[in-house]
Amino acid sequence: MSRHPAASPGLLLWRATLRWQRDIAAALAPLDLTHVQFVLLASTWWLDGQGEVPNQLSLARFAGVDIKMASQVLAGLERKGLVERAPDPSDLRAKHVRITAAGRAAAPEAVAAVEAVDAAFFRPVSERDAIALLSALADEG
Amino acid sequence: MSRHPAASPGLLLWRATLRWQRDIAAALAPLDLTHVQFVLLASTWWLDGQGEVPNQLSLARFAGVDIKMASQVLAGLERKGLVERAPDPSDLRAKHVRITAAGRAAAPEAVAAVEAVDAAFFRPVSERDAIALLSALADEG
DNA sequence: GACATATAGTCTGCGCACAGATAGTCTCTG
DNA sequence: CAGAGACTATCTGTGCGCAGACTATATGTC
Repeated sequence: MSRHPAASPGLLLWRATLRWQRDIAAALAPLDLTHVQFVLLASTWWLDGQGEVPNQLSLARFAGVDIKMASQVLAGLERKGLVERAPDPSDLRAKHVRITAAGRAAAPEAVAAVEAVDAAFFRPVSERDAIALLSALADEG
Repeated sequence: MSRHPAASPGLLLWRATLRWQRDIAAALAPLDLTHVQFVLLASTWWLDGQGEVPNQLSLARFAGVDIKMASQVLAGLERKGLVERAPDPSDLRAKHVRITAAGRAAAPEAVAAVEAVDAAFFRPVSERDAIALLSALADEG
């Protein structure tokens, strides 16, 4: 490591994400939501708009969240009254996740808050470039 | 959120970093190091090569790590015998962090492992483009 | 129908990220 | 020099990220 270590793209990626996470957390705190709670709530809300009722696993995959985290975070969202979970009658292992009226009311405001943070955060760069580069890095393989 | 939520650059940034963190963690696990342990060890090693002996706060700032994390992680590195901490005689609040012989021996291998992960991870994109874009996003303000 | 295997979800445990509080030390100012 | 305020490091607590173990249910095979 002769060059200054901060020159590594990996470190830059890491720090950029930590900064983004802090911004997102700050924007969601007044709504009493964490980032992962938001991602799962927004995903449930979006799927609901598509007429779909996922179970926890398919929702976790859709949201790109670990299934074990999803189990725990969805329990929290249920405690807050934003989603409901009920066993799938056709597969008793699975739990359907449905958005509640309160969740449907809370989601748009949270989405707007996150989109505002995203817009400000990525303002210094071209969104097209950012999406192209990050898509190539985010995909598995 | 009429468009598919995965189109957000923020989510892509988040997922890319999680994937990168998993790759880094897998590469460092055989060396019995976590990512943050590596960052602080490598930073101490690099500063040592520059003839500098930081305290915990300046090391944490250099490495871009939270000071409270640094305190805890450096205690772990000291437990592993990779660094030593001693009170600064000229400022008894501060602790000098010095790399040990074992740390000096372990650092190059860990750096090589991380650089290999970085090279593979960023292969799909131009490193120049990645650094330019991520630098703009990582900097505060 | 009985068994092996796969799947959905939960629980425990470790480490990071960060907020808030605290102890001990230093520095500045009157 | 005495007190106020700043600074270094630590501790506690919450939540994420993930690995591993476990329960309960479903499915395929004989």
